[in-house]
Amino acid sequence: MPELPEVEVVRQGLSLILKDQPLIQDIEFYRANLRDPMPKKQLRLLIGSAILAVHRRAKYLLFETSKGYALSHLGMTGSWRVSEKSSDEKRKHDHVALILSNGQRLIYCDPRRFGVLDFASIAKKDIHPRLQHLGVEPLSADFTGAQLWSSLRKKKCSIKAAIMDQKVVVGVGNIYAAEALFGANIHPLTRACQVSLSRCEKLVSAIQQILKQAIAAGGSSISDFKQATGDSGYFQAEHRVYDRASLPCVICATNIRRRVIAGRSSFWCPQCQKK
DNA sequence: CTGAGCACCTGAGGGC
DNA sequence: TGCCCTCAGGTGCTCA
Repeated sequence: MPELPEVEVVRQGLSLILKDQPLIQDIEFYRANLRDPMPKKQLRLLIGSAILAVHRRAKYLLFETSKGYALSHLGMTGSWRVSEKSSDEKRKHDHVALILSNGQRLIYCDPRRFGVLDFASIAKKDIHPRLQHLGVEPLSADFTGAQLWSSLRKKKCSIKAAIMDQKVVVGVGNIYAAEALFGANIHPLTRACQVSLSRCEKLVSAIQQILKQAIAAGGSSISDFKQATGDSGYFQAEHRVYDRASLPCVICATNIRRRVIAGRSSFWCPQCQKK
């Protein structure tokens, strides 16, 4: 489900819902672990404090309180939803609920359990093990063609694997990597170190454009993605290559190709995208 | 060090 | 209807 646009849309929805800064009255755990064990003791330190803001770093959400952060990653199928008092039933894959002082419950559901719920102290947020090796934010001023080009100098992997590498640039996953490479007319199998500075500039623009458009459209709702508000996203209708194998390219009508690259399904137009 | 491959887990959808 | 197979938005491990 979640690449940067989907996580950002969830963050925006949660921010709106939590704008009155409710207190965390209690935390209920319905199981001990997701991908990793949840640090229940540390997370319980947050009980009694208010949720001051919801931040995003890469594909992580950070619930800020005066006593520390709850750090959440949605994996492939994670979702946060807000339920009013007893208005909806517990679902099969609900794993954690934050009980809030305004009567709402903030519930984390994740069928595949690839997600993460962790704790970060105020002081150590930026050096938390899950955050400290992350690369540049793609929508920040630090992400430029020259910066990307420089970080690819020694990379012999494909450009698609490189832009999905969270140490190079964060937030770009399988869908948006395919869409951005199409937008920049770059073949996904091009070696990262062979992409010229001018094509890096074009790629940075394409990544930023696709991410911004996807956020504006509420993200891509493939299978079950839902915003925190329960609404679907609409960007999947705008996909130009992702999941369009054998369909005609929207630009030149050549059939879109599919092949597994670095373990992930990859899609491109052999006419529009060149090495 | 890098990069490829696979494991982690559940559910949906297609073929028979 | 049901069984078996493949595939899915991510990440992190092992191994060469």
